[in-house]
Amino acid sequence: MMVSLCMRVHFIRKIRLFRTMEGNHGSYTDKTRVLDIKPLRSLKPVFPSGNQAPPFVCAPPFGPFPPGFSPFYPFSSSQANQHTPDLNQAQNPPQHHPQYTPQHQPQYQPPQFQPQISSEPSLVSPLRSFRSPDTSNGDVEPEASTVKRKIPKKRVVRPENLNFESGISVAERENGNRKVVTSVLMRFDALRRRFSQLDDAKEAVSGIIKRPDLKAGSTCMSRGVRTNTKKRPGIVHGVEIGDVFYFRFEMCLVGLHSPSMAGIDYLIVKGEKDEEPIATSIVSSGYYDNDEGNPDVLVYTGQGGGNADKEKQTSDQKLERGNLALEKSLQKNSAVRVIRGLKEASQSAKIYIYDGLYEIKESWVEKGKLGHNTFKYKLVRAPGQPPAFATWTAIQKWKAGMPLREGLILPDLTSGVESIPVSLLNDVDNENGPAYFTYSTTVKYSESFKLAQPSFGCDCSNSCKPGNLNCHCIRKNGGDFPYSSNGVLVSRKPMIYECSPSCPCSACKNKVTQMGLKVRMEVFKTADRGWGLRSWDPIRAGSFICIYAGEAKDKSKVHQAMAYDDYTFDTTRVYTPFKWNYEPGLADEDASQEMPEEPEIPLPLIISARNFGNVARFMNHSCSPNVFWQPVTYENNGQLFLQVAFFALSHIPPMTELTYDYGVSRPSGTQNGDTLHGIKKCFCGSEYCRGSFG
DNA sequence: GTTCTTTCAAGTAT
DNA sequence: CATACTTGAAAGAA
Repeated sequence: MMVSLCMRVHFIRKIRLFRTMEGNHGSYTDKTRVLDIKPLRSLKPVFPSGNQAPPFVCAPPFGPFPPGFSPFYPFSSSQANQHTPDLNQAQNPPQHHPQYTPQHQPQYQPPQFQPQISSEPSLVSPLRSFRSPDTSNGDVEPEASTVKRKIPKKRVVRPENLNFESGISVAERENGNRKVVTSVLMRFDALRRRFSQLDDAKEAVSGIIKRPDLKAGSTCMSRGVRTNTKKRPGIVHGVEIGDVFYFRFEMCLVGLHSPSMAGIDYLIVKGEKDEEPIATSIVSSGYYDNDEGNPDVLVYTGQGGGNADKEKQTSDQKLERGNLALEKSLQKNSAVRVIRGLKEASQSAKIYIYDGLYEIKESWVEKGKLGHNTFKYKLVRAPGQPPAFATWTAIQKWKAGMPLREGLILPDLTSGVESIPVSLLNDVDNENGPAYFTYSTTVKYSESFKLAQPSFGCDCSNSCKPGNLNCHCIRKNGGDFPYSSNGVLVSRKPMIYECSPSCPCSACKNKVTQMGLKVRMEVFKTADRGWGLRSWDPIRAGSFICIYAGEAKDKSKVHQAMAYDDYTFDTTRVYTPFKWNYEPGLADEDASQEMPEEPEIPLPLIISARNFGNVARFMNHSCSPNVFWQPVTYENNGQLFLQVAFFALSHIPPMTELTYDYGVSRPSGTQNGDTLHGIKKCFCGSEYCRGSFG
């Protein structure tokens, strides 16, 4: 079932890198009582334009894949899946000190560099056509019918999908674990992003995708991409307190809360004579249920009465269904899972945080706004659970600037260079801050980094439209628009081509990594790994986090000793391959069509952030990371910028440390078959820790 | 660019 | 095996 990813077309590009634009002109004020961090004042041009440079080269695809690596990770069956990330280490303390296991080490074929012949990727592969699964019933819809085509409830299994296997065993489907939960969530979101991309491109003419989340969710349901189907009160295996969700369907698929719409989930318990419902979980909408002040208390409103919106209630609620189940849970002292729905004022997206188990303390009936009876239930959080919703409420207060946090060293270590502040905090020991460096948001290219031949942007007016194959920038991306309308990366690719500052499309959605930070982050002192980076905001899978700023060099032109230090990003390291994109078989696309993902860098690039850098220099390594890097280029005034951009691998809860795979250096003289060891001992604490990195 | 309003969905219990 | 129950998410309007 392994399909070689090597069957890809090699595109040869000329890439020309040029100096960064003039940096931000921040002024250094004496905010720093203990730390001497200066904003970047200016970045001088490093080399002039118009240099003749040697013809440029291009990396062929990575591969072949090492033995033991499943190219369908994390979509493969769990047996073949040795590297499933543990994506929530904050909730998951290290169980043991990890041992290095050489069989996990990929045998790596280094990229070969070839001279280049053409100036642009010549491809324009047509958009993969989407076909609705319900078109095979043979019925011809009248053309002038009510426009909308309904998707029938019964799926018609298409021949090419008959052999699709979810890779999840019957036992794992009934009772999950962290690995399966993670895999299900990633597969769902990859599929949802793809449907969303097709929808954006208006490609789904034959089957309108109104709700990519529902479409992806029902596909996963029907194909067995789900877990914890055995309903039970209490903990759900593999779901951890603090986990964040962006869609109701995500909670259905992992068995945290099965109703796709209703707020109360319950289970019928069969006694000797009677049957009684008990509640298993509730989703608080966050609109009516907030108990001001105490995040451990929730007053929840029952269901029914005509309309969930209490302003439009038409009748009394009855003690049945969910309301009855909550009442029975109160009588039996049965704990209920609580998922807090949150709507941030600044962002329109609603999110859900799993806040653990609550006990129902009392229930009563009160009149709603229109005089109808409504049930109320007071729930109190069970003690001894790690904070989740409480963390979120604390962050809202920090954002309002009210309580001064213990250990806060600087409110903004960038001194205004970033558009959002990045705080610096140490509540672990007495260290006053990281060693001196200059905060810079840009990459500056060294003298050795000369590239020939101009590249061209697009000529779209105002904004580039997904699906517009006349747009040169979209064509460079193979015909697909790389980002959703909300800025989320759809697929991991060997290279992403963004529109540039000099493209005429001013409000273009194809400019993401050049727009600076979007999530509120902080640099903090870790217990055992120096300084680290984490986010106040929850981060949705595929969201842009930051680029790796610093001084870029061509590794082949610098001394080996200079290439390695604590603040170096090196694209030539050996990185554990992984799969992040959707499975074509699930998306009703040709399952044999492989999508290359592993980075293709046109030269051995290293970026040093020792003297100049941004928040990325503080991100630590993990063998089970929650962030991945992705090469991005964009053109400006005939030159091409090459950058390393970081995106969220999965949904990341607030205050969870951000980590990526540092890879392992290949010392000179090693052969492809040699076992590679990193030069640093790893303390990531992951179950799948390789023991070393760097 | 934001915020309110309207629309139309899916799984599960019954 | 239909059908009722539940409310979110996104598109469109203001």
